[in-house]
Parts: sequence; structure tokens; C-alpha cells
Amino acid sequence: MEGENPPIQDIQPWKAIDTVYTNEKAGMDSVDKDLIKRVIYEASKDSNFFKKDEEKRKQTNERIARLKEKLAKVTEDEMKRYHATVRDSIRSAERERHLSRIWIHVDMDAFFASVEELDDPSLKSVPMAVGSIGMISTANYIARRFGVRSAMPGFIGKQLCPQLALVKPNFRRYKEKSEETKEVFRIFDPDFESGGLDEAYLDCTAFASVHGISGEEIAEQIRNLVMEKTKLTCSCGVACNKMLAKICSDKNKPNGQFFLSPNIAAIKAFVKDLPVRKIPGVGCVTEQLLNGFGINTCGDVIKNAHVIAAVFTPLTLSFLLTSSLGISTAFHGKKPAPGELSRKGISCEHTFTAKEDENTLLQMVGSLAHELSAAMASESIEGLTVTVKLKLSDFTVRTRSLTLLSPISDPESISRIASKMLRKEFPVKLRLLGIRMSGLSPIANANGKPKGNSKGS
DNA sequence: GCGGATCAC
DNA sequence: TATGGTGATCCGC
Ligand SMILES: Nc1ccn([C@H]2C[C@H](O)[C@@H](COP(=O)(O)OP(=O)(O)OP(=O)(O)O)O2)c(=O)n1
Ligand SMILES: [Mg+2]
Repeated sequence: MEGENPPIQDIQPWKAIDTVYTNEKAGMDSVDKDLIKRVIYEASKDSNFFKKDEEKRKQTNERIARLKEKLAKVTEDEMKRYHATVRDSIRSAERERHLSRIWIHVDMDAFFASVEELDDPSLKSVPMAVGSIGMISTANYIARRFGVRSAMPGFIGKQLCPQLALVKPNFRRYKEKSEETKEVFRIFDPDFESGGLDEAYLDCTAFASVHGISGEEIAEQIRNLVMEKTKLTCSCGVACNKMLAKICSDKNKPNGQFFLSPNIAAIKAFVKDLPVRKIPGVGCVTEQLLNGFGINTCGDVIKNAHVIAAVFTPLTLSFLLTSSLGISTAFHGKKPAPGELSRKGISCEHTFTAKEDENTLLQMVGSLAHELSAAMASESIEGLTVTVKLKLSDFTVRTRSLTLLSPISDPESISRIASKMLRKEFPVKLRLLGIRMSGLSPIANANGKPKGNSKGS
């Protein structure tokens, strides 16, 4: 009976597309998702980008097929052992369950776009995105109703919403506003962990106990103070660990908060039908892999954990199980030890209209090397490994790296090594070049003042 | 150590 | 016409 009708994606191919910007996101309720996918498909289908995307989709499907074969070969005895592994894994995860900490995840609403609206209030009433015709960083909530999203090229945004206003990004402004929010966060947790310009994790346990107030009350205060300080809205999630707090901060976005009661029953109910994609760390691909085994929610993860044990690595199993049980970090991570750097790599890369002229490309590597070297100098760091990144005109990405015997940071050395690696790839037609340095250490220079988290002596 | 992939923002 | 930049981590060699 199978195969009489062609699969739906052959008749309506846009239904199969599933990129970063077709996913669920705050502010995307009540939009015609099928129409949006169709516009995106029509705008994309003849591009190199789309071809590469299709290739990746195919690759993911092959990966699912391989995993299924692997599962089929598992014997009954082995499966029994996987069940045991799962039981152990759950037991040890449960030992890390902490209900008594109060975590708040704060996330600014449509951050870049909101800053632009602040600086030009006329933008508040129109669909607007920050970015260029080539790439959108984020969109305000009016534009989101048209399907305009982060990581979507501006020209597609325009097709979804012809009135869309595109505003050039002002990173310095975003950094300034971000610093303002941090002044507020410090009040509630001096050790708050910042995750980029627009979000932070606050362990508010001590603050709550000292002031005799609840997590929800603290979240209200944070939102009020952030508004007072920045004139911007944010959303908060209140829960007993970082992951749950983060998921909660998305629940009542924008300008809202959500409190998850710190008891097992509430957490179990919260997590039961939660789509795996909501777990931070589970992206498009992992979601597809799991869906391939009928695993769609955290509840499904628990029920089918033996399947996961059979086809994924122990680390992935442990991560998915722990997360799906609603367990995650409940204490601040260690601060980098003195002399240790807070970052592990530093890089710069640029996209341009595809070029194949070797001298031009070599010259670009040289200027990247200078740019990177200057960034390293400003932090007084040097590195052992040089990695060159190439993106071919068909969007294939290649990296080539070399680890040295002693660290470097001067533009000439970086340029020389990067150029040598680039030369080996000729002839190529590139749309992007990048250089990254890793294996970093502070320059133990007497007069250069090490910045960042490295301690000077 | 290397290269490709995945993920977050 | 046109699909970003930066940093981290994991897996399988
Ligand atoms: N692929 C992405 C995602 C985000 N950003 C930038 C622009 C956003 O304003 C900022 C914060 O990212 P969020 O995911 O928190 O998105 P927003 O704050 O814009 O919207 P939301 O209200 O959903 O949090 O990071 C970006 O440049 N590229
Ligand atoms: Mg945000």
C-alpha cells in the first residue's frame, strides 16, 4: 500500500524546509507558517546556500538511517545492559538535583531592535529589523508577525514584509546598554554569569534570604530596575537551576516573567511535554535525530532512554537524560584561576563577494592577520595554534590548522603561517576567509598589562 | 592535534 | 543580486 502517492515534500517542497529561522521563537504565534515557509523556499530554492542546506538535510537523514541500523543490530542482552545504564545514569543525575537555589535568567526583549527603537521612537510602530539586506540580527515583534527572524537574510525579510525597515547595527550602543543592565544584575548577584550582550544568569538565593523576599518578587524588581536604568524591557525565568530558568524566561516573553515552583511534581509536569528542542544545547540537528526515533519531548527522552543509550554517546545520553529530568547546574562555575584566561580562542572572519584571485586572497589573509593581532595585543595574549577558515563559493567550509612549538601574536608570523596554509588550498573560489588563534596564554611581558581574567604579576 | 559538525547568541 | 561574526564544544580519527 505504501508508495502509491509521492511524499508530501515532493509536491510541496517548502514543507520540508527547516532552517534556523523557520523555528519557533517568541512572538511567532498566529502567523501563517506555511505561507512563510513558501516565501522562504521560493526566495532560496535556486541559490548555492539552499543547495548546501539540502545537502546537510540529506546528510542528517543518512545519519538517522545509520543510527537506526545500529539500533536494529543491538541484541536483547545488550539492550538489557542499556536499561541498566539508564537506571544508573538517572540515579546519579538525581543526586545533582537541587531544589533550594533560586536562579533567575534575564533575557532582553528583541534586544538590538529595542535599542534602535529607543534611539528612534518612530521605529516602534513599524515592522523593523536590525541588519542589512544580507543578514538580519534581530527583528522587532511587529516584524516577527510577518515571519522576519534572526539569521534571516534581509532580502527574504523584505519579501515576507515589503514595508520592513532595515536599520544598520550599532554594536557600540548595544554594548553600552548591555553594561547598564549589568549594573542592575550586580545588585542581585555580584557573581552573575553573562551569556552574551543580552542575557544573564543570576543566583539570587543569597539575596532572597537576606531580604526575605521570593524569587518572583526579585524578578519583578529586576525588571523594574532594568526598565528604569535602560528604558528597555526584559523577561525573566525563575527556577531552581540555570537550564530551567532559561526555558522559563522564554515563556512569557516579551516583558514578562515565569516562575517554576521548586518541587519535583511541578518540575516533572513542566518537563513532561516539553519539546526536546527547548533544551539549550539541542539544536535543529539533534532534534531531527531524536524525532527520527519518535522522541519529541523530554518525557519521550525518559521513556526511550535505552534507545538513546544504544545509539548516542554516553555523554549525550547523560546530557539528554539530566536535562529531560529538569536537572542542571545549580551553582556558579569556577572562576578562571589566576593566570588562566577566560577565553580559549580569538578569531576574525569576513564574508565578501566570491573571489579566486590568489594575490587578492593572500592580501586579505594579511589584513585579517593584522586585525587579529591587534585584538590579541589589546588583551596581551598569544597563541600556539593558527586556524584558517575558508568558505567556498558553494558554502562548503574548510578549516586548516597548525600548532606551533612556541606561541605567537605578531601580525607577520600569523600572516606567514596562515598564508602558507591558504596557498595549499589554491585554486579555490572563496566567499569567506577567517583566522583563529587558540592555545592562548597571557604574554608574561613586564610592561604590557594583561587584561581579561589573567592576573598580572 | 586536526577537521568537521553542532550550538548559542 | 543577495544568506553574518564570534566563541565553545564534541566526535572520530
Ligand atoms: N543568530 C543571532 C541571534 C541573535 N543575535 C543578536 C541580536 C539579538 O537582539 C541579540 C539577542 O538574541 P536573542 O536570541 O535573545 O533575541 P532577541 O533578544 O532579539 O529577541 P527575544 O525577545 O526573543 O529575546 O543577539 C544575532 O546577532 N544573531
Ligand atoms: Mg533576548
